[in-house]
Amino acid sequence: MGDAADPSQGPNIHTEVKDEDLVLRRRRQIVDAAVHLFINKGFHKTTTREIAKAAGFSIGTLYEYVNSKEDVLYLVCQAIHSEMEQRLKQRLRHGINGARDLEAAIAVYFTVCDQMSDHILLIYQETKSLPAESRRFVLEHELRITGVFKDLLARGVADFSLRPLHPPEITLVAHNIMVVGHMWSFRRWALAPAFSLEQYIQLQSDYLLGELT
Amino acid sequence: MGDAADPSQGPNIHTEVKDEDLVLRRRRQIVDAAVHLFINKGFHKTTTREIAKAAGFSIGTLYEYVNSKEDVLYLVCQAIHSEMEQRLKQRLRHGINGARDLEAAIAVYFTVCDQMSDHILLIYQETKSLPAESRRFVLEHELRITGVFKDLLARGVADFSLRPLHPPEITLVAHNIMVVGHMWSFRRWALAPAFSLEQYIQLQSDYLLGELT
DNA sequence: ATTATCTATAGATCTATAGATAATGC
DNA sequence: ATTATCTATAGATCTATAGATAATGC
Repeated sequence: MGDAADPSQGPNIHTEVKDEDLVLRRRRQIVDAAVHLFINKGFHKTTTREIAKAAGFSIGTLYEYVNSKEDVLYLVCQAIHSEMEQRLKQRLRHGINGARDLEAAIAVYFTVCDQMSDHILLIYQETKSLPAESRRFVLEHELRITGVFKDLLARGVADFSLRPLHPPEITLVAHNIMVVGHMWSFRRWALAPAFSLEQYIQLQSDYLLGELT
Repeated sequence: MGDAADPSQGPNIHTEVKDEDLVLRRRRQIVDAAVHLFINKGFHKTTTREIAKAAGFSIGTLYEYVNSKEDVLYLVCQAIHSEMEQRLKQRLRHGINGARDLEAAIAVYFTVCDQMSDHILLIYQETKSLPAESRRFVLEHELRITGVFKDLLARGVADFSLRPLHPPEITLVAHNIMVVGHMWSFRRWALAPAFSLEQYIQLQSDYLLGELT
């Protein structure tokens, strides 16, 4: 542990560079450059040279910090999930009414999805290009975020602000919340002409929570 | 019109081959070969040579029937949507109770999503690799399928088996149904361990329709 | 003659690395 | 001396086409 963006998770990417702080800094440069290139051109049509150039160093240097182009993709997916998780958790509140906290969390989460639409789309499109092991870690990170909603649902059930729900139902509803948020990203072409984000949050919240009280 | 798999839609792909029936046959071979390759390796990692070989002819012949690798992807997306649309419409029933017909249609649709999971995933992942014009046609086809559910919802409202719904609500619920079906495909890794298809249909139907009566 | 198919390859990339060079600290 | 960075390129593809060949029908 120690040289990935999020030290707690994921396969370590080998580097010959000794200065751990420099590794973190350079990898952040790589991620910042690659995110935009991948969003605009896709992973396969982006070249390693372009990534290096946009990050501000040469192709040779790039390969001192990653071992393959797929490593860059993994760093990017990892960074996106971390960013989403952080923005969501940062704005969670823990009041006395679980159902209200859940509703607020949904609004926060959908807003994050709105802000990070391109990034969410990227994950949907390119996760498949990851090697098996790193793909597993990316999906696990997705589950960890889903867990936030599971916890909120369980709290609502515990304080009777939601009706009783079996564990499988909690799982399903948590996934539904996640996907309805993502949907705002990947169906934007169909939804944005008809709804503002605020309308979308309002309506979908009603549908999602209506059955749970 | 005349030389695409679905003559009613989409940009015509140029060919020098005169025999229209042969064109249709060869393109079907191309699609059948490419679907499996794209599912297993992804669009970018599949070579045109592999497609030609799997279709049973040479690379030169392949390019008599398409002008680019992207043309193959377009034919594949088009074929997948046509297949889904056909399987769905074939099994729709038109009874006296709109709400019941809708519920039955959802069950049919989710079953089709289950059968065609890999194909749905492919569309989510590779639509972005299409040139702008053909991508537009693919998204329009998606909307045409969504329209099936809009119509069913409108009928349920008209015969009072559903509560009154504003047009935007009908649009949103139709998209929700589509996405919850797709979700069974692209979140299979998380859902299939917890639910059978039958359980999934049952629970999601309840959530989707519970708010509409 | 016309139509369909095949072989061979031009031309253009792209990833990853080896070996040289510059910068830093003893 | 050690560490980080750069330049130059090996080696491996891959798409799309040109020109040759085979098959079909007059």
